[in-house]
Amino acid sequence: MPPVSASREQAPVLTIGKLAAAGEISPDALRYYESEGLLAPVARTESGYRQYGEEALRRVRFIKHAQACGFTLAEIRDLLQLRQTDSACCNDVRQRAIEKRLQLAAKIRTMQTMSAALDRLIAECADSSQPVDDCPILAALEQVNGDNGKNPAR
Amino acid sequence: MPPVSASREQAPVLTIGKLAAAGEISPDALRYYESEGLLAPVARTESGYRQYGEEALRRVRFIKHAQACGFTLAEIRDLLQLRQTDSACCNDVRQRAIEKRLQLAAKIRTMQTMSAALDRLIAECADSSQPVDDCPILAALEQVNGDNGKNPAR
DNA sequence: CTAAACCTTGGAGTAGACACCAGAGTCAAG
DNA sequence: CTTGACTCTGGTGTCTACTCCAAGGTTTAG
Repeated sequence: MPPVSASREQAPVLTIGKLAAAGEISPDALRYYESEGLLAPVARTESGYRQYGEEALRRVRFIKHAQACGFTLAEIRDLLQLRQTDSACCNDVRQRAIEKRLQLAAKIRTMQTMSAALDRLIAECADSSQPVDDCPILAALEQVNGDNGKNPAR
Repeated sequence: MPPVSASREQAPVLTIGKLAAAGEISPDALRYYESEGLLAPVARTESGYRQYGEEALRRVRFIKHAQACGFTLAEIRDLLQLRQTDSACCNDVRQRAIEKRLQLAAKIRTMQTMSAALDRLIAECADSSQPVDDCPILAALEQVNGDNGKNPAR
């Protein structure tokens, strides 16, 4: 083992610009995260400059990855708070993930339904260069139902 | 044929409230559509009340159905303007629909990717009641990559 | 005639995640 | 010392599709 964790090791201190560059994010975004309670600097210089430690970079990665999984910042804050809650267990985190997956599935289904509706409209008007007055797509969109002509209501 | 379209037939005139009820939408929403150029009343009474004709109801349905297909109000306004453009043909409408379908497909893919990432995280932490300190999900979210442990980078 | 129900305009507020700006102070290099 | 790069705060703007509100005028039912 290399010499480690002797409290003499001075951890690198990052200004907001450095952290931003390292995390591939804007300083504005970091300040925003702070205002939202997701990431606070360890300290401030006398003149008020934010000072971040190395764990801040891990935090930034955490946020970005969680966002990429579809979590909102508010939800991510909850996840982070979970971590400092002694009574919380890994299962709590897992539940959040499972619920988010369900939400994603619901949105995906909605959009697939939209896409299918478009499919029908597009098929209905197979490449005609009729004037728009006769466009079956526009006509179908005016119908009372999702009824697009296949159902003559007879 | 019943007696029809003799210009004596006085078309029903709708107040905003009636149209809203018929279209299952709020009066506020109708005013908003007007401000966005999607639906204007045919006239106003002396006292300024909006008056809608029957075609307004078709217009409302159009808007709702197009929304259900994923179009934004701005895009719907474009579709409606297309209808009064003489040079426009049905193909122009069809192109809009096809492009929208592509956009939907892209979003769906994105969300499926998110969902897959969650799948991996959830699988990784198969129902453990460990304290959060050891939660593999939280740990994985801090990693540099989408690398969640399967790739020891060794 | 009156009260309830309706309508008008204008403006503010919502969610989500920042970007951008001004004006001022601070720090590092030459 | 000076210049340029960096940082600070506080505030505004963006996008979408509305909702809600207030203060007032209008219409309609009883």
